[in-house]
Amino acid sequence: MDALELAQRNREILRAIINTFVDTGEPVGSRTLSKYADIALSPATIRNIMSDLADAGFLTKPHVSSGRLPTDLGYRVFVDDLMDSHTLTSEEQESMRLGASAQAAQIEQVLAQATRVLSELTNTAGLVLLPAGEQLHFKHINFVKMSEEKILAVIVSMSGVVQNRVVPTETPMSQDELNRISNMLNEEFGGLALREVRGQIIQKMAHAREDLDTLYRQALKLSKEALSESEAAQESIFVEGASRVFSQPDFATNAEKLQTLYRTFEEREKLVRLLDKCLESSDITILIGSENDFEEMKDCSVVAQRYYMDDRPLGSIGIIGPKRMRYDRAVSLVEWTADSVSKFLSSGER
Amino acid sequence: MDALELAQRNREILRAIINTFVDTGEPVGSRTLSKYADIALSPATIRNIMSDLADAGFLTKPHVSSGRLPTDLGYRVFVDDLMDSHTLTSEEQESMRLGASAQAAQIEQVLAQATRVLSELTNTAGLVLLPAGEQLHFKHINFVKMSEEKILAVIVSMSGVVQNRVVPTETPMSQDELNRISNMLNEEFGGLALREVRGQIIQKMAHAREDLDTLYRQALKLSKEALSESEAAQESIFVEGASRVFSQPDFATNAEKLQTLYRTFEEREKLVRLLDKCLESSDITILIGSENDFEEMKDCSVVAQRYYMDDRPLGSIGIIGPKRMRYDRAVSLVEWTADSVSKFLSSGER
DNA sequence: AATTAGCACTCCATGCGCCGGAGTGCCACA
DNA sequence: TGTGGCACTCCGGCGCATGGAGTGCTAATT
Repeated sequence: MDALELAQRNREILRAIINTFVDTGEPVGSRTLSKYADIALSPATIRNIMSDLADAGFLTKPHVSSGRLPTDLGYRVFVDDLMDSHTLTSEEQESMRLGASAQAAQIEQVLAQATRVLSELTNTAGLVLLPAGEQLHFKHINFVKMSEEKILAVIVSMSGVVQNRVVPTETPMSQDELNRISNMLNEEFGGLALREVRGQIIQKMAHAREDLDTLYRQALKLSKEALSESEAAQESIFVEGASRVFSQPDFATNAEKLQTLYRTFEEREKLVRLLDKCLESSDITILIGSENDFEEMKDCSVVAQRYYMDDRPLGSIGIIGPKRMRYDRAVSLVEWTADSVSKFLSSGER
Repeated sequence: MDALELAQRNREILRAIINTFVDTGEPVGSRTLSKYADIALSPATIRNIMSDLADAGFLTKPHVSSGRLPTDLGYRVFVDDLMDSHTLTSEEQESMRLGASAQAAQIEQVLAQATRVLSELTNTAGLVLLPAGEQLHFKHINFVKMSEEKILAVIVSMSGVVQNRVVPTETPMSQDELNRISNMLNEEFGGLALREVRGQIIQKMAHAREDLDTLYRQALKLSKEALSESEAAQESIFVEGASRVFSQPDFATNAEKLQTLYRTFEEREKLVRLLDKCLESSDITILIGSENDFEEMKDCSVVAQRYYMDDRPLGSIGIIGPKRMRYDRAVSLVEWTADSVSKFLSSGER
């Protein structure tokens, strides 16, 4: 029998195994399953089916005489085909009420809060990838004089992301001149993507040389520094409630796994890569176990979804938890969260 | 014999015990110690002395027939009286070279880097408490218009800390007006402590009412919002390399300790409290085991020191690690780091 | 009086064997 | 095709013996 066209009954069994395993965390045996209400088969029959499912690669057992548990592939067909979709309770929906409070003023805080709630509700770690430098659209730049040699550039994007950068300068300028420069740039570049702004600045600097007034030339120079690419990408992720993952029984007993997992979370860079991957698809992304490319995270699954502002994808938000998780709930919650965030960002509320 | 006036020989033994225990992590027995070069005594004699030290409360043993290890009190006298001061190698000093690089522009980055190096060199977690709202002195404020109802306030302190806050407003203002307001405020309040600025604003708002020009009144109102106390204190700590603590053998084997410890690190609030305490004294602060008030951290020690800008204490920087640590090295490194940071902040380099 | 050697004793860690429970795989039967 | 029965496997917990490290005490030595 082909793996993909399982008999209805087999699918039923596979689903039941996964559900109870997710529940209990113990490998499930044929006897346990036969007591399961929906299944009116003897243990022996179930054993045969289990054996078939194992041959097809959906189940394994930790040792020869133990119950079965799903493989990554098993989870995969479960998620793709077998899973009932979970409907959120109204409380769950309510927890995700965004904004309204005064401190939701900055986009980071909105995202941080959403992630925190997501983490609480799923009892896993919440992740959010912040709008990256490249995605941002220029709205406003402002310069503040810090000292004779240092100028603070405050860059505000259309989506409300604020970035601070300090740029050195040789030619001292008054705050007044800086204000004039700000005005110039804002008029000229408002609404463009940051990368375009950078491109245009470089062009203009090359083209028109001596014939421009000095203030304008300084404006270009300053903004080129301020918008330089190098410093943009870093630290663009929030993680909330990582300890929830560590206290899952799947890891808590194993000090060694705990260690490597912890280190991975601390580094962040790999988490960024994961969420970046989720950014590629407009569908919700589910990475089960080894489906992510990181050996250290082969016991974890990721569920993440893009969020938008006015139909433009800005970043992604989701969770990471043990492979053994309630995927139905995770999917619903992540979708709902991403949706809420998108609506909030796109609405006038901001 | 009084605890404080131990015979020289007993002190020698106590020091030796602590040194080897810190080295090996194993309870140390009399035979081991008698092989120690500096000590020309038979195991039996050493046993008697050990017994005395245990009676005085400096040593315990995990079970009746095992070697001895220091109590918190034992570590305390070690740190206060017995410890040789560690001289840093020139490499160690070199690692702490600050600034010079372009990205050291913002004070947070300087502190973050110092903490990272500290964590690496001591193989513990590095901590730094950032300058708190109250400590800061007003240098510059700047308003950026985000939308009709929202204004971004950028507050720069004398020490170079930059804060962003979004404040709502009912009366729309042009960027030009905002610039004028900035200028006003900067002239009027430059150099004052933030709390003073707040005080003055409230006074002025109460005093002069209708007879002032509207722009000035709006300026006061806006700045009052922007400087409001409530949002100031939060998130004022960096932690670097926490995983180093978790991988210490003292914790790594015990999954449960690992858990609670991890949760404590994630919360941060307790860490803030610890560093706050270190801020009270101008001397370096060492908290050994239960000397800190948190049950969950009774197996950890903290070594921290204030850092300054122009003789004004801004925050504190230090490490947290297992009780069993090289205190001599930790002290030297923390002192050296705090010193470097202070010098850097006070020099013109900034 | 201080130091040391000797000895009995305690406790931990390790390894081994045993056993019960849970579960499988297969065969024979309905 | 489904089911009951049975032999077999493997895990995990328990008890037990053993060796090693270390103490505490006493008696002998300096």
